[in-house]
Amino acid sequence: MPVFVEVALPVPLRQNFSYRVKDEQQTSLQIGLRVKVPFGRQQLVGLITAITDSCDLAPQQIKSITAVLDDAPLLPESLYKLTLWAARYYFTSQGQMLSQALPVALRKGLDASPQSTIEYHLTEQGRQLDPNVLKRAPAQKKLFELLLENPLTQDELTTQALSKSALKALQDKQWIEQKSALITHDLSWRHKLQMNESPHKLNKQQAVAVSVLTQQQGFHCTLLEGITGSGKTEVYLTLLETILKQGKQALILVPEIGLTPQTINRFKRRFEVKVAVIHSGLTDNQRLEAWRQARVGEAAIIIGTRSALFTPMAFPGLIILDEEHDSSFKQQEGVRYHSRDLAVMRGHLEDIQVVLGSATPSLETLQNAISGRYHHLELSERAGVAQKVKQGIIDITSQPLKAGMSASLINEMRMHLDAGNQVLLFLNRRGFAPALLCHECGHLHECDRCDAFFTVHQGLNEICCHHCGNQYAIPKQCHQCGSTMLMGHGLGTEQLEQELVKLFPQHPVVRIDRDTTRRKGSLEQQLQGIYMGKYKILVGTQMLAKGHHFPDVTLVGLLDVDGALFSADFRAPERFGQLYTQVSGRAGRADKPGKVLLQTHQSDNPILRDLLQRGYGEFARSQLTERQQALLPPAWHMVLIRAEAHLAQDADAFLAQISQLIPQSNELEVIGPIPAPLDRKAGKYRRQLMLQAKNRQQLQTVFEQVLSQIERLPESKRCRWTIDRDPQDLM
DNA sequence: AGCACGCCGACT
DNA sequence: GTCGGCGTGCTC
Repeated sequence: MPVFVEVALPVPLRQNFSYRVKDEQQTSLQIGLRVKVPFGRQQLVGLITAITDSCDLAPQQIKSITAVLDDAPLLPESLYKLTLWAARYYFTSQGQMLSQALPVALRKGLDASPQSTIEYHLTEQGRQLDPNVLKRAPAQKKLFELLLENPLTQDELTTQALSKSALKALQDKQWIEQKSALITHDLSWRHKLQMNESPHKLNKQQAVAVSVLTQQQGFHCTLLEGITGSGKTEVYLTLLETILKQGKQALILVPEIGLTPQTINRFKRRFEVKVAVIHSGLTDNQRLEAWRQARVGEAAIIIGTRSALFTPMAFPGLIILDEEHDSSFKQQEGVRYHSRDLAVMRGHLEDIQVVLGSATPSLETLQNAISGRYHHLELSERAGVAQKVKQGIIDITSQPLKAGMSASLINEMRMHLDAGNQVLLFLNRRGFAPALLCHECGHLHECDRCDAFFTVHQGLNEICCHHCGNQYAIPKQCHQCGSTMLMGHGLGTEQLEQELVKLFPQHPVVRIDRDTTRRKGSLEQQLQGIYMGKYKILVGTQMLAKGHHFPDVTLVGLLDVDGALFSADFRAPERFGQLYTQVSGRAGRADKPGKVLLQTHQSDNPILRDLLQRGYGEFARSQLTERQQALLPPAWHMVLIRAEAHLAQDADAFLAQISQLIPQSNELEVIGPIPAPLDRKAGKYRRQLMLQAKNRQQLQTVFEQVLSQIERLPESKRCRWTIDRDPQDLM
């Protein structure tokens, strides 16, 4: 009897592909195995999604599998189901979602569960040697000394980042040799958990939170709303202890910026267990090794960013998502999945607890907490005795400004600096000036590929387009009238830094933005300088707001509140509320009260007043009401279709066709096609169509039905288009 | 997404 | 005369 398989392949075609299976390959076929198959002129790795004994295609169209790569399914059933669920939810192909969920090494076909590995031993000759002969080769010496104690496996070499060339050098001298070794898994932590440090004493709120969390069985989702400094991490650690003692693993997801050595060490220090850390700096092999350790249960704790969500666990026990409001949990290219939403689904499928932690919960999570779908625990006491932050609004309407700073801000800065404290200024625009202006004819120099002005970078002597990367030397003459009277228009961090150096020559300034932190390690170096008190004035973009705590900063100034709060995006107020709350939580400490100053032209703006007077919690609740009235998420559900084309009308025509296909009602609205906020980017016109639906299921069904028709539209080939479910922003 | 085929401009 | 630009079409 002929056997066929359906294979999910990493191609953007929303379908799977059928292959024939040769007799000798049939022995242990299962759903979830990887196979290598011919596809067009290439060989691809895909996953079996079905096994059948017949196939509708003409026999000559069907090719045979090249090889079966696994003998057991790669993913536990729960994760396999999660991935297929996500493929449907995000309207993408199963193959694309599955390949996103796997480490790159596995996508390329590497062995997922090797039985043996290479182990390195000292040779007889090597054992006789005094390590000091290697004192001029430190990398070799380090490796040699490790080998004196124990043989090392290939994986240990990769995870500990030991030098490959040192290894080779020692091999060449015939001091070490390779042997084949069976891989064993040390799961002893499951039976006897060793603690390296004793838990801290919990305050009353923390204790209540822990006792609620540890009493829950099976799937539960909990929002842990804890203000900055309220000790969320200690709650995580205590809960973790209970989970680990049950012999179960925990997955901890953190924002990109939050995966710092300090965070990792906090988890490593407490328990004597293996912690797998998955971050963007790992090589493909290191990533695969971490994945394996989690899958077999050797790693008790897995910490990682967004994509670590898909790490399999042999003994799943808990998922924690810290700083759940952080937008880096949403993937912004390829399949645009949201790790927070998928984490909740994963918890459901694995029947384990999910904890979402934040000082400033997203409106999505807050709504679920209010409606009772999630438990809601609050930590409102600061662990120390920190005083409440003072806040002030500076109305800068018709005030003279010096590099964007009002006289009252400068005065306040002087007071804090004279007291020996640090001052932090936020301005979310890098570069010297956001535009180049001709003083004679008023011409603003615009990028030739985008609908955007060039940013002036004085240090680089360049004008750059921040949207497409276009850059030129700063022109000497105006492109329109030839005048040489060109000047920067508006304010960026580079200029602010320059002005501050002039204004406060005795107080060293540091600027932290994407331009000053491009080199690897320079951010760490600058942060170190801040902690050491080397810098007194800190200037930065959003980068500086997330995750870092500066105990000596007593004054925080937000220079461009209007730009942050009133941008075109519907999430702008929410984001601003989060930013503001996070920075105020970081200003000052026990013995030094902090102060936050906001510069705005709209000092009586109700949103701003609401936030300052009633705090994030109440502010967020009124934002929820506004979203409801505007039929926006999380009250309603949204799908955004973006299309770009060299000719605007190609994109428009395509989206207009889609709009025609969708049955609109008062529970399903279609808005557009409208130009994207940046109409033309990198030479292409960008248009978008918004679908807003009251009911999630209805949106799913309707759009699923329409999708196949959309793909068949002739207009669909005339532009590049993508689907973004639950978009983070409308850019 | 790749990868090939195919038809028009500046180069050894 | 070629090398190579990216438009269009196909992949079980």
